[in-house]
Amino acid sequence: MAVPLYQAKAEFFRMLGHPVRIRVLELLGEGPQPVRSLLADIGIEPSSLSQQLAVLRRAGIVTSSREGTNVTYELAGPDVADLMRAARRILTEMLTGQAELLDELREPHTSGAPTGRA
Amino acid sequence: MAVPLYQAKAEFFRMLGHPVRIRVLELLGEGPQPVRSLLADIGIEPSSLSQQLAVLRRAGIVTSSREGTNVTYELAGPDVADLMRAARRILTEMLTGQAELLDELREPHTSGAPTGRA
DNA sequence: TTATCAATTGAATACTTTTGCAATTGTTGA
DNA sequence: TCAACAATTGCAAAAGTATTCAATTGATAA
Repeated sequence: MAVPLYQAKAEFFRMLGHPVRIRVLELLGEGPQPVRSLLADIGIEPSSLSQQLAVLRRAGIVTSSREGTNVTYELAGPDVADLMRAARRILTEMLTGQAELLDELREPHTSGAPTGRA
Repeated sequence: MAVPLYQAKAEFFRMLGHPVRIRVLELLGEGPQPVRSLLADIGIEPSSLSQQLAVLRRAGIVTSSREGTNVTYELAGPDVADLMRAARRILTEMLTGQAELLDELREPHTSGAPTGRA
């Protein structure tokens, strides 16, 4: 019955692996947001957004609350923002690494002289 | 042509979202490992492991090098370990939160008195 | 060269996730 | 109560991923 930890981790990352879900988490990083405004920022079908919000809710990293006819979402905990920061750091480094590699491929015979577009 | 950042992030997380890939990254966190030993630790078909290693290689978070007839993998950078740590922290907290919620659901009328299996 | 072993690739099948439409729920104001 | 609006759910079609087996590559040693 116990889920192995590596499987829980995989599910957690998979849950993050969707552009709309990333955007939602980043918007919620700035504070609680009504669905209406997520919808305006992201610009997809309401039902698609709801589906993705449901994924985040089921995973427990966001919570929602109804105020009259609107629903507001917020991050369930502060660690989510940490994770996004860690991911950004890695991505930045990886993309930088790739850019350097590309430069090397473009100029295979340079050896230290800056090209002006480092 | 430029990939939006939120999409790059989503792809990155999706790339992490597989139990075998998580296990590989954790094993590589302890240092470089030959395929042979990953295979022994994880216990799946060689071709399945190769497929997952290929995903990690394409993403650029591991590198491989051949020594004679064996291939050794290692993490491409130290930040990957950071990310895994951040993820572990969140997961731990989330699982703890769920356990507490479960306790509350089990004993809906308690209000502070410990049950003995907190 | 050929046999052998480690690792990888290709390709078909099975599986899971995403998407978009229609139908539904919940809430407010007329 | 009924109309109107926000958000959600159900579901079928489409898109994307994983798994497996057979075929292939690369390296070594007989």
